[in-house]
Formats: sequence, structure tokens, C-alpha cells
Amino acid sequence: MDKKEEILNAALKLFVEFGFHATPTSKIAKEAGVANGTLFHYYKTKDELILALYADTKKRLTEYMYSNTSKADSLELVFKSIYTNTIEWAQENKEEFYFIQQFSTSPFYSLISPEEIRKQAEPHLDFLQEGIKAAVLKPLPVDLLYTLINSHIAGINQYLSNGEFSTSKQKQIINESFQLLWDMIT
Amino acid sequence: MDKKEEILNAALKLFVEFGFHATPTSKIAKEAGVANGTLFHYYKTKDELILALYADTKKRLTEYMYSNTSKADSLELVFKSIYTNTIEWAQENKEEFYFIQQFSTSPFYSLISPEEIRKQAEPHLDFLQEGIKAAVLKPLPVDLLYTLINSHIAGINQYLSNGEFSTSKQKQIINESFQLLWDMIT
DNA sequence: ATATTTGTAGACTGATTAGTCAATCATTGT
DNA sequence: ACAATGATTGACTAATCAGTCTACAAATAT
Repeated sequence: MDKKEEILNAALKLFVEFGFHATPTSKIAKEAGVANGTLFHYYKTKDELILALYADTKKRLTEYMYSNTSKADSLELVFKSIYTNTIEWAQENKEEFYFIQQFSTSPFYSLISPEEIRKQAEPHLDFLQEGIKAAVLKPLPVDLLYTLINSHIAGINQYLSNGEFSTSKQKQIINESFQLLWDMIT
Repeated sequence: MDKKEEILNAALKLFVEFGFHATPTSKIAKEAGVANGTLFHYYKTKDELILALYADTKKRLTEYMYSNTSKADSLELVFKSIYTNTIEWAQENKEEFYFIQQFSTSPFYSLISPEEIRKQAEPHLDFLQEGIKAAVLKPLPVDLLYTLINSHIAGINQYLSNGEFSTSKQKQIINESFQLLWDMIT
């Protein structure tokens, strides 16, 4: 019933299928079941809609990443939870995850200010810094560590998406690939 | 002088800056210094131009990847050469590498047939299979290995592109990151 | 009750776009 | 010399698109 949300849902679906510019706002409105003008009532421009969709999607991913993690757990356990959560979310929200990647390798990404990006990455970098300080993680530059982990996750996700795996097989792959990553960075 | 090539060059530059659909064919023609109709003389449709640009760029990357590798060398040495070559090419051809990534996470990617994709990956997969057979690489699924390596390279490249490193520092990072990857997969 | 704001609609517009077309120009083979 | 083929041009078109505008409905405030 929330039209603002319906518009985001419709936009996500269509952007993933056709791309940003090949998706007219008129089709987004139609898919969302609202009038053309309504879309522009909530989002002043198409760019604003795209940025809002990215912010919203990224936020949902980040929230899920840190779910079910307790500060009482060991660093490795927390790290593994975050790793597993992320891949789980990506598998259960394939369109959303694909959209984030699509957005990140598009000219729209440059519309986000560097501060915004740093702010987004900060908690993750802090967490990694902690791991280095505790001599659990290798003393590599945190940025490098962060990028390495991110691309590893992207890779595993791509592998899982391309093949057709049972849930248990999928879990096994996640566990084994975590071990590969963990051995690499500790 | 080769107009067909000029068109590809212009398209690459503009696609990277503005995206596929936000780049009108008229601007590509202008940038290439040819008339509107000339573009459509060489490429029947805009899609065909985009696909041709991807094929051409990918081909140039692949050629460079395997340059300066000798079959006489050890598997590790060949592997390291390919790794180093790829990152070097990506650093020296940032627009091209960015374009490949942009294309791969766009709806245009689905216009390429699965056979074409497999054919493209085959030599790399064969090479990895060899490594497994020789008990040098871990006996992981080759597809997984391939994806892992690719995303590792993409990550390192992103790290190098974001920071401002001297040539020697860059070489050091490439060497160290290779060691991380090599330890992970052997 | 009345006024004010907010939400919703959809026709409309000015600008832009991919692709066409008819007409030259250049090159090559005979 | 002379076809014939291919290259090149840029004006043109039919369609499409982002965003506007006016009107009205619903909700909220006074």
C-alpha cells in the first residue's frame, strides 16, 4: 500500500532487467500501480529515485550483515557470521545484490560523495582494524583487506548464482570458501 | 584513420563516462569525427556496437594476459605472469577494464550466449585444470577457482586504482597480493 | 465546519534519440 | 575510360522520454 515503497520495488525489478536508462519512469509508475505524476511527487528526478533505491538497498544489506552477531563471540565467529550473513542475503535477494553491483560499476556511483562512501565503509574498516590490533588478522592495509574480502564474497556469490546447488551443498561451499578466505587473511 | 576503430574508441570513452544509454550515437559519431550515418554503416544498431566493443576489448585483454609466458616455465611462474599481466593491463587500460566490468554487470551481458562465455573461459579453465592435475592447485571445482581468482584480481585492481601508489609500491602490492592468492589456492 | 496541506492522477510538452535515406565521393577492377 | 561497389555525409522522422501542470481527492489541522 505504501506507494513510495512500491515505486522502489518496481524500479529495482525493472532496472535489474533493463538497466537504468532503458527503464522509463512511465514504466516504473505503471509497474508500481501509480500514476506518472505520483512518481515525481515522491522523487523529484529519476536520478534521485536511483540514488534513493541504492541507499535503501545498501542499508538493508548492511543491517542484515550484522544481524545475529554478539560481541561476546570471538572475532573469528563474528567475522564468519558477517561473511555468512552477507552471502545468505545476496542469495535470498539476488535482484538487490545484483543492483548494488550494477550501480557500483555505473556512472551513477560517482554521484555519491566520497564522504558518504567512507562513512558507509567505516564500521567495517573499524572492525577489521580491531582484528589487526588483536593480532588475529594479518597486518595488511585495512583498505586492502576490505577490498579483498568484498571481492571474495562477490566471487562466491557469483559462483553460487551460476550453479544449481542444494541448500546443504550451498552451506558447505560457504563454509569451505570462508576457510579459504580466513586462512588468507590470518 | 580507421573510422571503424575510431568509433569504438569514442564509444569506449563516452560509455565509461556516461553509461550506455546516456550516450547517444550522435555524440559517439561526433567524438569519433564521423557522420551519424557512418556509424550505422559499420554497426547496424547501437546494441551491435556495444557488443562489438566488448568483444574487442575482451580480446585485447586476453591476448595481453598470456603474453611473455613460456611453456618451459613452471606452472607457478606462468600463473604469476598471467596474474601480473592482467593487473598491469587493467592499470594501463583503466577505461577498458572498467568498461568490461560495467558491461558484465549490465543487462547487455545477457545478450552474449552461454556458449560464447564458456568458449571465452575455456583456455583459462583448462590451465587451472592442469594445475589441479599436477597437484599444484587445491582440488577445488575449476569454476570456483576461476571465479575466486577473477574477483581477487578485480579487488586488487580496485585497490590500486583508488590509492595513489608509486610504480615500485604498486609492484610490491602486486607481488604480495599474488602470494596471498597463491597460498589460498595451493 | 472550514482551511490548509499532502497525495494522486494523467494529459501534455519540449527535447532527445535511434535509425533511415537519398545523394555524393572514393576506390577498385575491367 | 567506365562501371560498380563501398564509404561517407547530414538532414530527416517517428517514437520515446523526463519532467510539468492543472485539477481534484483525501487527510489533517484549526
